[in-house]
Amino acid sequence: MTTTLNIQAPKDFHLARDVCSYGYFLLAPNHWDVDKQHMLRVLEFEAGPSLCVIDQPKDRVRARFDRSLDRSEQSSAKTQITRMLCLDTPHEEIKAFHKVDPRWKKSGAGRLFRSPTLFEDVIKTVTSCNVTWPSTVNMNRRLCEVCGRKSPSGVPSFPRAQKLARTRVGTLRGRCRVGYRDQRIIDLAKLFSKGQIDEHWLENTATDDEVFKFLVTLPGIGPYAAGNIMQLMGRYSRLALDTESIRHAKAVLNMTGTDNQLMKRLKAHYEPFGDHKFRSYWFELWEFYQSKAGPATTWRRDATATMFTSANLSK
DNA sequence: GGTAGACCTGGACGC
DNA sequence: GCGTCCAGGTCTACC
Repeated sequence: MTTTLNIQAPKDFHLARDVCSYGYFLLAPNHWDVDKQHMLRVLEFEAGPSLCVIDQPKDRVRARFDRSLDRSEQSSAKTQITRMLCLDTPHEEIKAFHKVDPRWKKSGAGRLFRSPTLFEDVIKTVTSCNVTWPSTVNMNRRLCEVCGRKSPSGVPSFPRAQKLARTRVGTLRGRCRVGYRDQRIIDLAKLFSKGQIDEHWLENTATDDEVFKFLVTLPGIGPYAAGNIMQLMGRYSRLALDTESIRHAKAVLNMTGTDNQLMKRLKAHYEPFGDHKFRSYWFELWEFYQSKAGPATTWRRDATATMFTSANLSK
């Protein structure tokens, strides 16, 4: 027996566009099937993981699982899929974004793909710091292979916080190749698994400033990572500036100056977009990537591992 | 508050 | 095939 769930989607939701909108859709255990234009990934539940295939027949999102889910698992699955696909972002919010930045009105872009849990987004962000994209791809693949649980179909999940909290530093460094991030990942996993991260406060009630100040106190999280985690929470009022931003400033925005000057100019440049500034910044960057590599809906995970190297992007 | 150097991995490049 | 260089954000020590 298997389970199929149907989730009502906002009228402006488009699966291919909204999944292939942020780099994490290329990181394990996410898998975008280019030929079938649907998404596969394993979701985690207390009783064990399950592989699901997500597609969009007409106005609903459909998720088909490789085993039967009980009532509470079905509820959890809906919550996880809603977070991943930003199905709870109302049409009005996307319209407000297009009002301040009409460049994306025609394509309808506005939602940014993310993970089913905040924990996975935090760890994925740590694996994206101080490395080139191919290493981030490898780290996430190995984390799933080494520390994930296998679904009935034999596909591994993203490891749960409880599991990573118990994993040895040597395993993370030696087998998952996360380098010096080993202890930081374990410390973060302990904070999540012990309930010391107030996710409701972070995602709903705290101000943006409060969230940022809290995030930079976490191990392995600096200003860039905090800004990125904030956008993954649906808080787009801050930029997550890194060396990619510097390249973008020079190559696309034709800015000049030292790195520090460029950072200041980038902040000033996106200030008019207010609470949507990360979206405006990101879709500019995403458009540039697609001009180099074709539509994101045609990107295959393994090929993009070498596509997005600084050497290739600066060509 | 600002800055320099260490932390690791893997791609690029020269031989 | 091997060795070297370099990119990448965070953290710590130091001024």
